[in-house]
Amino acid sequence: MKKEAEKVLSFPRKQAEEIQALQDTIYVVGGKWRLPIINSICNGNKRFRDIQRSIPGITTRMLSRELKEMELNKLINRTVYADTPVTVEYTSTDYCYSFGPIILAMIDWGKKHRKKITGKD
Amino acid sequence: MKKEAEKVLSFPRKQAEEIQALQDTIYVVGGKWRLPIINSICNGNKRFRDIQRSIPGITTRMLSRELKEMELNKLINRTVYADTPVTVEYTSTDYCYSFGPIILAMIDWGKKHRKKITGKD
DNA sequence: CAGCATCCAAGAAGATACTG
DNA sequence: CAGTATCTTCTTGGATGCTG
Repeated sequence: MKKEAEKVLSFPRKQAEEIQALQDTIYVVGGKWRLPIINSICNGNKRFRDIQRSIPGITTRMLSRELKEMELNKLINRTVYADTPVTVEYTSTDYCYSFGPIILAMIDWGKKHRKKITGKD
Repeated sequence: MKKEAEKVLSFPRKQAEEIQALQDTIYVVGGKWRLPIINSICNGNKRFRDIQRSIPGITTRMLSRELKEMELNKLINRTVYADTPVTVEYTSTDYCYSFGPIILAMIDWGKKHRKKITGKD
């Protein structure tokens, strides 16, 4: 197990390029909220309140701010339906799904971590 | 994944659990420097200066602070050799390697992203 | 419901200088 | 080499109230 991880993490010659790639990614998904929001929308949540309810602790201010920037960066689509009252839907773009592997790896780590510190499943 | 709308709207336990796991992980690896440092040490860098040189932009202050906290959290081992001058070595624990999949997923994303925006490999 | 505006606190991070 | 110490700036994020 350790040997495996050690192996995959050890390519000295490409180290600089990989550190760069890692730092780029951290820059893009940085902050507490970006990945949980992506995860929520990719999971099918479309409405502002639904997304907010699905992410413990997030305020309307932060959610609003992140959604706006994510729309600018083409991570999500925002569609307004002129009903009464107005409804808005957020949906993921293909680009948004590219974060899937990162999110899954992090969910996996988090579950194992919790199991480890609580001692149960 | 979202075959039943009511499931999405009612937030099944599984989804809540996954968001929780994701937020836990973000909390642990949060910040700009934690993952690059883990990556550097897992890649075999042991000395303070070597680690610093391998991570563009990090200051001695931030590196020092992170290393201290990572040692407290058993992510790394710190060994002092009483030579003249004194040398210090940081090495990864097994726990540290558990971040491997996350780091690899992020490196992969970063490489593809760079390829995409620069248009070349 | 879907946000925006405002004010403010706390922490992360940077610059720089210095020590054993 | 391996850090500490200070000072300052910047960013994140929280609280709250308000609007169409």
